[in-house]
Amino acid sequence: MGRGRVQMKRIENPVHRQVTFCKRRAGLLKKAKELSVLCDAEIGLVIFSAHGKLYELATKGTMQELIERYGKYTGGPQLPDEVPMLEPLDAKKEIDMLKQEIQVLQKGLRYMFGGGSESMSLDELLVLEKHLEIWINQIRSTKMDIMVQEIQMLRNKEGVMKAANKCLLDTIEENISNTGFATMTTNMLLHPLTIGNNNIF
Amino acid sequence: MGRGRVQMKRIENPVHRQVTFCKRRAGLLKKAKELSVLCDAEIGLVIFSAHGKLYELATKGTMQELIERYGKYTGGPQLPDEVPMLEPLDAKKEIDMLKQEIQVLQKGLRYMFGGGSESMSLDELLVLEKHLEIWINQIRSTKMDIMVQEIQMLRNKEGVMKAANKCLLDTIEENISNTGFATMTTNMLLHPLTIGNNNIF
DNA sequence: AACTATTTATAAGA
DNA sequence: TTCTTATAAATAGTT
Repeated sequence: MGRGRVQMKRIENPVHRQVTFCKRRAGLLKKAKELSVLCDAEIGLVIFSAHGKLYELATKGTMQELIERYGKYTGGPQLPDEVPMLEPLDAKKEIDMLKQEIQVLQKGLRYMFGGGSESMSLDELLVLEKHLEIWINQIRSTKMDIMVQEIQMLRNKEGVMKAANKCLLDTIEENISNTGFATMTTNMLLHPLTIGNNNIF
Repeated sequence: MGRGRVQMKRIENPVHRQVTFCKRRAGLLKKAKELSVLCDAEIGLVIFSAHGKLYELATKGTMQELIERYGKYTGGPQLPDEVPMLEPLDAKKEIDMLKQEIQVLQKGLRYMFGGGSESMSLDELLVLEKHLEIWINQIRSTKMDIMVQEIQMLRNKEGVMKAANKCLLDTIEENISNTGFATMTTNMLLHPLTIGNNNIF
C-alpha cells in the first residue's frame, strides 16, 4: 500500500525500518480498535519493538483481565496471577503469617504420612483443623459453582426447556444458593490457604 | 476500504457483523504478522469474538512466554519514582518465595488426596472433600485423646482427689467426648499458632 | 466464497 | 517525527 511492492522480510535499512514500524504499528492498533468496536470483540494486542519497548492495547478492561480470560479459555497454567501488593508496610507481618502457615502445612503433611497422632500439639491440631474446615468449605463452594455452571450450560444448550425440567433445575439451583457458598470462586480452591490481603485466617 | 464509508460503531445486523468480523480478523492477523516480520517486533494478539471464541497470534515463541515477558515489563521496571526500595524488595521476594513454598505444600496435600490429579473436576472435589472430612475427624479424635491424657495426668499428680474436683473433671471429660471442643482454654485460642522451629521439608 | 468499486493504509520523498 | 502523494491493500456491498 504505497509506492511500491513490499517484500515480506525484515527491512534492513534501520531508518526505513523504524519509520515503517511507527506507521504500521499505528495502523495495527487502529484496526484492532475498529474490529473491536464494529464486531463487539474483546481484543488484546501487545507489541514489543526490536529494541524492547512495549506498546499495548486492551479494548475492554485491563490487559491483566484479558490475560486471565485467556488463561481460563486455554485452561493452561495461569502463571501471571499478579498480586495486588496493596500494603508493602505489612510485608513483615505477611511474611510471619506465611511462615506460620507453612509450618502448619508441613506438620499436616507429616501428620498424614505418620498415619495420625504423631507429634502435633493440641494447639497445632486446632489450627490444622481450622484450616481443613475452611478448605472443605471452599471445596463445597467450588462444587456448587461447577454445578451452577453446568445448569447454565444445560439451559443454554436446550434453549427452550420443558416446564418440568426447568422446574427441577430451579429447585437444584435454589438449594445450592441456600448453602451460602454459591458465589465463591474456583480460584479459592486452587489457592485455598493463601493468606494475602483478602483472607481467611 | 470498500463501497462506502463505515460508521465506527457496532454493526447491528448480525450477519453483516459476522462477515465483517471474519474479514477484518483475517486482515488484522495478517497485518500483525507483517509488522512482526518487517520490523523485527514481537507481537501477541488475542481476539475474543462476541460469542467468546478465541483467535490468537504470537509471532515469537508461545503466547504464554509473551505474557510472561509482558508481566516482567509491566511489573518489573515500575520502581522509578520515589521512596527507597531497599527493604520492600527483599520483603516482596521473600513473600513470593514463601507463597511458592506454600503452593508446593498444597500441591503435595492435593497429590496425597487426589492421587496426583490437578484438574479438580466435580468428582475429584467430592473425593477431596471426603478425605478432608476423614482427616478432620482424625484430628478431633487425636485432640480428644490428648485432652483425656492430660486429665489423667492431673489425676495422677493429685493422688487422692477431693470428691468435688473429681466430679468436675469427670464432667469436663464427658463434654470432651460429646463435642471435642468443650475444654479448650482461652490460652489455646489466643496462641493457636505457636509452633516449634523444626522444619523437615 | 467470489467479485469489484471504493476507501484506507502506507512507501517513498521532502 | 510529520506531511504529501502515488499506489498497494483491504474490504463493504453485492452476486
